Amino acid sequence: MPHSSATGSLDSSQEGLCSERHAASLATAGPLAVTEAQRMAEFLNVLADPTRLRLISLLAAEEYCVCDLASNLGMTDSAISHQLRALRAARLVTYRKVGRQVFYQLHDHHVLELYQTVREHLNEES
Amino acid sequence: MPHSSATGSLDSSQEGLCSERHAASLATAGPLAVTEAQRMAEFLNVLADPTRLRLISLLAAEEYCVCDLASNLGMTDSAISHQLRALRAARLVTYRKVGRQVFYQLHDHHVLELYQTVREHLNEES
DNA sequence: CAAATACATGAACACATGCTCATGCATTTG
DNA sequence: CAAATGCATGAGCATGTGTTCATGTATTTG
Repeated sequence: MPHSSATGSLDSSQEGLCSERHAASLATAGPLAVTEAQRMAEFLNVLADPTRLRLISLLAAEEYCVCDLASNLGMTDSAISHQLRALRAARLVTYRKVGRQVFYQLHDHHVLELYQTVREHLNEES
Repeated sequence: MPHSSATGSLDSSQEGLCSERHAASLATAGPLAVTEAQRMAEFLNVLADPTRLRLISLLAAEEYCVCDLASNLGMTDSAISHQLRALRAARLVTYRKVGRQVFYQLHDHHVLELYQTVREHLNEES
């Protein structure tokens, strides 16, 4: 058996036996189950698009209607509307209708924080 | 002109005039340029895959050789090797060769932190 | 040295994705 | 009411992605 028998180290309680860790770590420790990995990937995929990231960067400052988002990004209303649909489905944005305009904004601070975290991480290294 | 003239609010220095903000915010404020959005999307795309996320979740605990990663995920060595190639290209993992085995580990704490941040965010809401 | 092992890699295929174009719907305006 | 505006949506197409399969390379073993 040439394999490094990784199963043998499952008992390793890494760094002493500290059974008191905050809830977040408890829920997010260990290998990812397939279903959770899929949900996580689905969510990240929504963020992993240049157009949607630029939309989020705009909405991070203030709310915009669709056509203003489109003109800011130099794209068609249709393209933007399609992407906003994806952002809505992922619950990353909300909207309110005013007359025939629809104003979008980030769903909550959660989205902004995650976006900024990733952006900062990329601006730090290499 | 029906548009909500978003250009008129470019001067808004949001929340009083505070010219003293930490470096991270300074570098990551304002709308994303196309090139930066692309780089950010490229990076996120590497994370946005169930297989690669599961690989990262395993490597978060300890280093693994390719075939152990494969057997843990119930996938072929080839599929895993291809995905590890992507993780290497994105500088998310490093490796060391021991005999004919290759042991992979996360590149640095940076990767682990970002991964855990996203995972926790998803476990919190809705 | 020959066979086996651990891994890497290119080609190919199925599938997903983002845009454009055409169209539809709701609201406002003349 | 009719035309125009702002936005949503489905179809279609070009492009990208993840896996399998076949093959190649380096190392170990008999």
